[in-house]
Amino acid sequence: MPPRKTGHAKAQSFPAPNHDHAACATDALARAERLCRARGVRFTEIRRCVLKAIWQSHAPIGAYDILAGLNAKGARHAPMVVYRALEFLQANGFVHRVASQNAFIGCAHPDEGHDSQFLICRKCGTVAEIANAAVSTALANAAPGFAVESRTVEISGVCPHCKDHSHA
Amino acid sequence: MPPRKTGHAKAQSFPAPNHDHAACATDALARAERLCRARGVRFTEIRRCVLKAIWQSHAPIGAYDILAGLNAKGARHAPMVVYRALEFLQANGFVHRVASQNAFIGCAHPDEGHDSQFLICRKCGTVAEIANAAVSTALANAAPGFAVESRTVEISGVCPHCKDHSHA
DNA sequence: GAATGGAATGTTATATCGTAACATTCCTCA
DNA sequence: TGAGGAATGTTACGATATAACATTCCATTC
Ligand SMILES: [Zn+2]
Ligand SMILES: [Zn+2]
Ligand SMILES: [Zn+2]
Ligand SMILES: [Zn+2]
Repeated sequence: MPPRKTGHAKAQSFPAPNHDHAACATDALARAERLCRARGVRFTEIRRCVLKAIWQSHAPIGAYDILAGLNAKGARHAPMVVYRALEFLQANGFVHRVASQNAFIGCAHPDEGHDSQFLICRKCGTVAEIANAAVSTALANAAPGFAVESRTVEISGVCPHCKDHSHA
Repeated sequence: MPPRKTGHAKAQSFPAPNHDHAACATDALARAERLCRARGVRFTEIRRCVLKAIWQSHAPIGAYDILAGLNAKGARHAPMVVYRALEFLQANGFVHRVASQNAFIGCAHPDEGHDSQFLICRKCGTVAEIANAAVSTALANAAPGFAVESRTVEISGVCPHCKDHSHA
């Protein structure tokens, strides 16, 4: 299979600035809808709007920015509305919380397991979710006697795209 | 007689519930004072008090709980006071922020590099800071092309001590 | 022992993030 | 069609963090 570079972001690669992001968002919403149907849970209008707001970009978005988007057309939703939707979306693996930024990011593979790590670009804000087996293995072996339940791995730095353009 | 476990916590081991924690705190404050002198920076009374509050235990403490401690004797410090001290203590490696809890924890080896990871016990709240070489290596290799600047690795679960006592 | 200038702290106000509690509406299914 | 649970509306509040500017402290210099 020939590598494609202009399709929607492939797992493990950092999202390029000029990729077809509309496809990312469309795909994510479609996946969520399909998975909700399969799981017998309701993908309501608010949940869809919140997920859509999160998929506006590959940068994490804060709950109150999501709220502003919800209310942009005159609605007067309260913060609870957003946090409840986020709770649902996280429980279903559609969204991850970026702890180091108190913000939220869409998940590109909500149907698989979630032993993943995040790369966060300090310059453009873009976040890439990776699932590196060596990291997972190392983490699993790092804490003998400790019963691991969840992991938060967030790596900050400069992404390849920003690095290439920083010598100007 | 069980093996003696009452010395102060050794690197890489999870702090035991009954260890001599007064020694942890005393040592941490003494180390901080010595390092500040060596670095030509001021270890002021407020900074000392904040660091002492943080070393009350091996569980992360929130900024406002630190503030309450500062103000316990009648003072009326504002939150800024605590956050400024925390900024200084973090910059000097005496304190780490636990992103997943918006709280702060003392560092047991502020004179070394800080490529470390945190184990957080869900039951007792205790946090162990470890520096696992395999994890560091795996993380370094996980993101080719990405210029890493800082890492947040926080593993939640149940510590060995709580696990041993959970069968009641 | 003043003058000075940066570091540290004091102070007020506000921004940002998150949840409790209870009322109402909506949807499903018997 | 009428429960009954899920979802949302609404009000109020709690928790975390920073901006901006005034004042004080302290080491250095003259
Ligand atoms: Zn995209
Ligand atoms: Zn970037
Ligand atoms: Zn201790
Ligand atoms: Zn424990």
